[in-house]
Amino acid sequence: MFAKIIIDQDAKALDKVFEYIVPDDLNIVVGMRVFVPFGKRVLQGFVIGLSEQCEYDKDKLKKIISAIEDFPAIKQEMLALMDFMAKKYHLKLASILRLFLPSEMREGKVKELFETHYLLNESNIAIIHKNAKKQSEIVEYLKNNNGNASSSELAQFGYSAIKTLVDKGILIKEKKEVKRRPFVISSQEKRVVLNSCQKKAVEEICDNKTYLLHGVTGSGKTEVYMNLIENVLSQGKNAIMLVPEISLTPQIMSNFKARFGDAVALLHSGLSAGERFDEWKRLFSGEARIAIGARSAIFAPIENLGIIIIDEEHEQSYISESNPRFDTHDVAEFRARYNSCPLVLGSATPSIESYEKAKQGQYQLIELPIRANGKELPKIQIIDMMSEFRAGNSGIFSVQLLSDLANVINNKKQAMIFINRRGYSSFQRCRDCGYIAKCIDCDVSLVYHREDNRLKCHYCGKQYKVLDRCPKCGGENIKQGAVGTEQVVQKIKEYFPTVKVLRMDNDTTSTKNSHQKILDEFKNSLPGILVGTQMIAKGHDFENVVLVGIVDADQSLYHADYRSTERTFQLITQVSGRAGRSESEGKVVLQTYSPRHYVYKFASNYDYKGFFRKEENIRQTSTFPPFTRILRILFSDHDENYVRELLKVCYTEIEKLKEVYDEDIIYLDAMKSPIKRIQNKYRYQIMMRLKLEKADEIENEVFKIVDNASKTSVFFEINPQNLS
DNA sequence: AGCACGCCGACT
DNA sequence: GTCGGCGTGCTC
Repeated sequence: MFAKIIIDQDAKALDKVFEYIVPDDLNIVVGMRVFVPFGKRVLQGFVIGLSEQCEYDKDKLKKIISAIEDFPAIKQEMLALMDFMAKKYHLKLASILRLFLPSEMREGKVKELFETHYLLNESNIAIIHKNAKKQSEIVEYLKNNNGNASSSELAQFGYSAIKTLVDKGILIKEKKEVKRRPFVISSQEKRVVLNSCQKKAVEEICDNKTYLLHGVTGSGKTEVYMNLIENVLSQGKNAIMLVPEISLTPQIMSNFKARFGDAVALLHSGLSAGERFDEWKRLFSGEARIAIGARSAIFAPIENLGIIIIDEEHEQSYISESNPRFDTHDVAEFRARYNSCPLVLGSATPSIESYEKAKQGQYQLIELPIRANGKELPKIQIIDMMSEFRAGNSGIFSVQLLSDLANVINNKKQAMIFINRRGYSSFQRCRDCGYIAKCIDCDVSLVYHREDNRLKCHYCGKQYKVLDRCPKCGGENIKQGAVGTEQVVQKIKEYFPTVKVLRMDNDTTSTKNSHQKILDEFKNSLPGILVGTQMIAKGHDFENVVLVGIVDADQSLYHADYRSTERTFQLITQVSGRAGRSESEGKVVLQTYSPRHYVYKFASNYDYKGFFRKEENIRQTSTFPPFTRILRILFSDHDENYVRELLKVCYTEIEKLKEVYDEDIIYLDAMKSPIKRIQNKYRYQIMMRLKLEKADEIENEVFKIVDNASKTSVFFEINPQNLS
């Protein structure tokens, strides 16, 4: 018997199938991980096929040494998925397979944890001595605990008593595997009666197709998901639900735990390596039947899927931006079709791509047009900061926002202030010569962090001393750039010294549970103000929040990115949904320097469809996705000359494609990447815009060209999110 | 990726 | 004469 094996190494040169002899004494099945001799080394590999014949020179074949686990860690479906992803994104096989396993498993660091348990042997109870008080207590304890207790539980009784019981055969010692179950604060299960829209949605979603669930903020999408999952479980099938990392809040998790108990496995970045491994194994074995997690949970080792749900489907985080690059939508689509089950994409602000597909009939659109609690959406007031400035207000808050804040404080209510950037201010700039502090390795502006008074590079994390004079012209006139969370907090404290102000952004939530601590503290602060970035925009229900301030709405508009308007619309809608969640009526104050931009008109009226039509029109006339496909080819290396040469060779070849595909290649250009260096690697890129009909075909030609020209890997990106 | 082989320059 | 530089090529 011969095995086809992928070597677990992330190198282009090894990205192919190697063949090995399966020794008779080894029980190897497809999907297993194995140790194999490779050159002079022993490496790990994945068995992706078995066969009676081999294609390679039989005499040169070596034998598989042993299996790493005694079960196939990669299931059949995942092998099919590997092929799909390799074709679609031109990724290395090993890098795809790695996505399917918890990293702890590959590195072999995590040992399964065992704890000694003691079982009660009822038949021997009679022989306990009358005077053995401790021993009776232990037996009593075990009786109350189904005759099973861990050694730590029994420690309170003292070890000698336990030992006597074991010697007498009254207790039976047993090693039991301990699952490091992630800690979740349990909450009371609250069952909500669905309204007619929700009911209709639950009934409608049942076929082997993709549904776009467009529900306004607060329309009760989560309740729909829960009912869908419940139905699926009752049919004996399993489920995957994806949420953005940022909204994997303890609130959501405990709601699902309360409803589904141990059937839920949670996969998120806050887990320790061991916890993550255990949750993976519970899913693998079928013990857990619902995987809930961020992007990577789409690879959960679940069989017999009955539904896949992607909540907040428009979120950027579903598109992996570092290699291996993939779009969760595609993977979910593949798995749903493989399992013949529904795929549900839910959002209050669907991505233009998804809504367009719904419009064209590829997805079925389901709408939840009203809030579950019947409340109106908060009113959004647009403030023109240019006219504020002309009227003499050069501060970061408008007169309106300040007076609304004062009102909130007087009424002992709460407000949220939303800022679109972390750090105190974006950059340091010399007012005399225009010099901007940049990272030595990455060629991006450094961000000033006030707390530790340092400049930081957000790409590589390197830290620098702040500038007190300009290194270029020697001037001392250094100015901070745009406004950040820290500065807003400081200003609010100046205006309202007594009010409780909390900050939530990447910097204040780096430690475990800090996220929750801030939210808990905010919950108990009346009056209170929470200042934060994106992460305050998601899924938190604070009943006392009556005001939301968006300080500089334009920040996401200024990006040179075809999706920036869409993102601004989504952001405003999302943030506004935080206000007036319960009794009190909510209000949103939106400050902008471009009040006439169409995005504000539509967003302030909660007019998604109007916005979609406008944006669709713009994308169509300017030939951008979803009406075309953008292909970005990224070359990067320490040796700048090498990258430039490689780029040149590839570009010349790709240009020749224009002879055949002149109509279909709308745009083709080569350039330095917007960030010219990251971690001292020079970055060059080729950008292409392709007509959809021939996009796959052209892409394949480009893959071939680049493969031929380069010995190292080159990265491909389809419809890239942000160019860097 | 990592390890060998191999073909050129400056030294115990 | 040899030690060691890293370019090239191979791994079933």
